[in-house]
Amino acid sequence: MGTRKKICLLVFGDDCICQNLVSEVLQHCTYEVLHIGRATDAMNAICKRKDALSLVLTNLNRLSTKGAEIIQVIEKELNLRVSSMMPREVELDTEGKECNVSSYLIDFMDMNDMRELWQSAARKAASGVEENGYKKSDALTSHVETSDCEERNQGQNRKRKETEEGMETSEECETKKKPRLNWTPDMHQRFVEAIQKLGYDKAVPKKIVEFMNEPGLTREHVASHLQKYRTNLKKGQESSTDFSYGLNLTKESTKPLYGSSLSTLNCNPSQRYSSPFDGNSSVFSTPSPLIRQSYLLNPNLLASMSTLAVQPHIHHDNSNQGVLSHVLSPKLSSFDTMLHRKQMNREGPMEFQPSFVPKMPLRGNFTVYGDEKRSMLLAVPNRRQSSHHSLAINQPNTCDSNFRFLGLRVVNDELQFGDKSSISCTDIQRESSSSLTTDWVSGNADSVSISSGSLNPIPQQQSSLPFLESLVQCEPFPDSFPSFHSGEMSESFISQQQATFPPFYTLYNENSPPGFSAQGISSSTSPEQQLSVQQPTDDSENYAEMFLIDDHQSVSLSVPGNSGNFSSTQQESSSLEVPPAVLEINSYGGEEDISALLDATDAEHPESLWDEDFNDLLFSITN
DNA sequence: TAGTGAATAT
DNA sequence: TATATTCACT
Repeated sequence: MGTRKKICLLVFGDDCICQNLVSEVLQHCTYEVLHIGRATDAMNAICKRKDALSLVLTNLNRLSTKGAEIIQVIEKELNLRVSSMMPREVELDTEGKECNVSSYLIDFMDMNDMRELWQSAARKAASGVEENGYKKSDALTSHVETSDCEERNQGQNRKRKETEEGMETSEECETKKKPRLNWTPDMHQRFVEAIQKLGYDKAVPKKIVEFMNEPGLTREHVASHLQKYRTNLKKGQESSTDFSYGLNLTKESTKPLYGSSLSTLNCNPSQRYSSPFDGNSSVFSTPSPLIRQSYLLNPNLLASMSTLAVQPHIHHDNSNQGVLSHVLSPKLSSFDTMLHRKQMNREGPMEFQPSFVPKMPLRGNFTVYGDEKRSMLLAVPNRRQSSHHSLAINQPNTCDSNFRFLGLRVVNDELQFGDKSSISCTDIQRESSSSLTTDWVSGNADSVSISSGSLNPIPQQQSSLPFLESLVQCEPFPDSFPSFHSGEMSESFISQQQATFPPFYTLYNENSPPGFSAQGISSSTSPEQQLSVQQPTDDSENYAEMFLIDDHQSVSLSVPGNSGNFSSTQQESSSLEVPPAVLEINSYGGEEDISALLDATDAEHPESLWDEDFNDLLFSITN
């Protein structure tokens, strides 16, 4: 019967690898999985889809106090069964006992356990209430009793092959009907890697299958996935023709971004605002999806990221500091999750996030410069000044210090990242004298008081960034891509970082698909042309965004390009209303989680346990 | 046999 | 609607 309601199992935890494993196993058993990352996200999802859930699966032993509380709420107030996934040899910790979970200790990779779990969930649901005119219990019981393949076959292929009617024995359905394959993020990543390795033109299903070496994965699976992949690619190229300044922003992706005012963090969970890894928010539309993929999925990058991994700190108190640490610490997990979500949900070529992911001392003062070309420059005082945290909002950094610069720009068909240390502010002043007028913001990461911008000279022009040194081409990252070490933001660390980070990255990929068209800013554009700001249309609100990570938090900096007409000679432009720059905390509790949450719940206005977390975070940072 | 586009199913 | 499967054709 087509009206049969599936049991949903919800998996959450802070370990994305674990999640993927469990999800895979569950789905292999044809269970519907609501795959959620954080506990708070899960909470919101549970509230939204409570009726559809029969059981909640979690890896409790990895959760913090917050997670334990949430589990209590799930069990007691929502009356849902919670099972804890952990290897049998692991004993429940104190939190687990307090939580009083349903104590399902399972090896979460074991298929038999999954089947057991399924039946347990069915039994639980069987005692449920009547709903929509049919008894849940009936449906669920029969669900269990019905073979999976029979379930899958219902109503399937009736039009295609009438000859198959009456042949639905169980053996036949085993052999004839493939279980629907779920492309996990990991699988897709390897799929993309295969394409990159083989080359776009040479990547055919058979070779991809061989490359991926995935048990059970057939050529047909890959062919299908490849078809979708190519279709998306094509769509992306078609839609990327309409953009200005090398940008391609959609209305819905950008609008919410400007809805919030800057003096506070953009932290309204009901807003689907942009993120470096949110496919809805392309900042720079770069030419090649492969570039994007390479960048996001580059093993070297991931390898280097992995050295940033900090073990989640489990805090057993409820103080703000505890929450803060919990929220901020599991960096890699969060970032990794972002990547996976990115691949899974946004594998199309439409978007590229020019996210510069250096590890950098965010604890110091910094100034963000942006221009209408969506270039972005971050000036960080060198360590001589790094202990100085007294810069006033809206005031540029003092000019007797040296700065380190991080920046990004789109030049022709390339997205470029820049990094340069040891330039004095004097140089900036000199160079900026004839330069762009633009928005700027300054702030102090410790206080998170990124201010609304006023118009100030930007030290750079789009077409030339003299403070950034020679280009280093790589494909897409050099083998020598540095591995940063986790640690405190000590002077020695900063020094080490400056010593090891290559001065400049240019991303390119020779496997770029045909039809690849140059996009971005023409270097022949005169400064005047560059300065003739276009009134943004509904579809072209632009901003630059840079994604930064350090040991304690990841931060996305967004600098809207402009919303008014002004030029370098328009000094009175300070009276213009300048769109705010936005600082987003992208760690646990950050917007990528909300994005995922929104995706998962289809909620327009998710309730927010998350809110709580984020407020705690804000409080902790700002006090 | 493999690759691909399109129809169909979920 | 998005995505996976299946089919038909080359």
